[in-house]
Amino acid sequence: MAVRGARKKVADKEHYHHGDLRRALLDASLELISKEGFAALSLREVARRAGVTHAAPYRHFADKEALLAAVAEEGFRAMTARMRQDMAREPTPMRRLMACGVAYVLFAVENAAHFRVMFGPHFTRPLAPSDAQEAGNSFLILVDAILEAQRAGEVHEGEPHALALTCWSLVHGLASLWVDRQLEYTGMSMGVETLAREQTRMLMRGLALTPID
Amino acid sequence: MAVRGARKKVADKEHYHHGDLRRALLDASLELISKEGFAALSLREVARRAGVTHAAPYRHFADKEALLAAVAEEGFRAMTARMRQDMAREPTPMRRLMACGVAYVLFAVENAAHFRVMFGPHFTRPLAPSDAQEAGNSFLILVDAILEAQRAGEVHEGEPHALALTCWSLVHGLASLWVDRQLEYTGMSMGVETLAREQTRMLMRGLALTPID
DNA sequence: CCTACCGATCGGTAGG
DNA sequence: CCTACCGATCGGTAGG
Repeated sequence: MAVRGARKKVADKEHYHHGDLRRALLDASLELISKEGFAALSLREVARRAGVTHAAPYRHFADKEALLAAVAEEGFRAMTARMRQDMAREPTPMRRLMACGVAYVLFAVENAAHFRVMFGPHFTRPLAPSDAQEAGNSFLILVDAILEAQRAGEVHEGEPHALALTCWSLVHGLASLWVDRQLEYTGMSMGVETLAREQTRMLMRGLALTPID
Repeated sequence: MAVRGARKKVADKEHYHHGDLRRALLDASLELISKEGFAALSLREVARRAGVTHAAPYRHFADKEALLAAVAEEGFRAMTARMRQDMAREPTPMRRLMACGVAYVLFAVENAAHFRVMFGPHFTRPLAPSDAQEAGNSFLILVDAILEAQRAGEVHEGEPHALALTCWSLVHGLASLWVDRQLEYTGMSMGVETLAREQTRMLMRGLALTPID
């Protein structure tokens, strides 16, 4: 009366502690970074929080760097998706460009641990190739938005990469200041989404009353 | 034939390893952060690099957090001085505002270790009072520059703190991206000073061809 | 995925 | 500022 392999994979896994330890380790890492800070992150503590012994993570990640690389890759993918999704709702190139920036900031604020791993000074080595690719994709979304706005005559001429980098600096700065709690000393009481919209709009419009040149 | 206290303080210090261990510990910390990254920073390693045993630093700093607070305070002071100095050379409010932003970026790039300690997510507690004050002073320089430019009719009306925060986001973002080596994946070959000048100018001028509203 | 074990480093203190 | 010492944690591996 063999069941012919039904639920075989599940049965095979029954002597494992988790159905998906890899996922549990990633989640534990994110929670640890959020709650205790980066300095508290060790493979052993991650294992502890995932409910396994400290040797178990090595089945999934060669070392701490590999675990962090996986977190970063996941972060870049999610951020890219978030930007694309928010942009898709907007009717004009300029509005899509601004939505892209706001989405960047909101992603960072809502996923601070991911954001820190993605951009923190935590890797001595360059990004893993897959991370670098995902990071590059994110930047290309921005460059494309700039190009589209230029073609529509909504953004002035200029090297698209330079314009994109300026947008990136602005939203990355706001996101970083917020995530690192630096804005608490300035007496700003606005929500971060309002700040992001306002600042993005200011970059588009400029601060000067009259042309500078 | 008593020498009446001449060089007494020097003599008293002769059984100390350093003339100024506090300074040596700060320098060792900065070098360690620059070369090995934040994760490598421990009081013991700092002591080692300063050429003393690992118990010596406790004569000057209660713990690691206190050492980092001292580094941060020094950083804020130096950054404030740098901004003031570079602004003093400029003849108009708008040019002073831009010089302030460029100085921020150049300080960060030239003092990456200080910058990381000042703004990194490394403190679980809020900044020490003296650090918070120094940080506040830096921000006030920016707010004052905005106010001055508004009074001169060079920058449009608007809440000065909000405008200042926008400027801060931009330069903080560029500085962070550069310090954390994120720009290496975008194929930008310009020097950071050129980028800072270009981006600051773009914020002043705006990217939009026509008013957005 | 676990137990058991390794060498190394760390923060911190006593006591001089 | 040093020596000597404490308990704790860490990365990593053997071996099942």
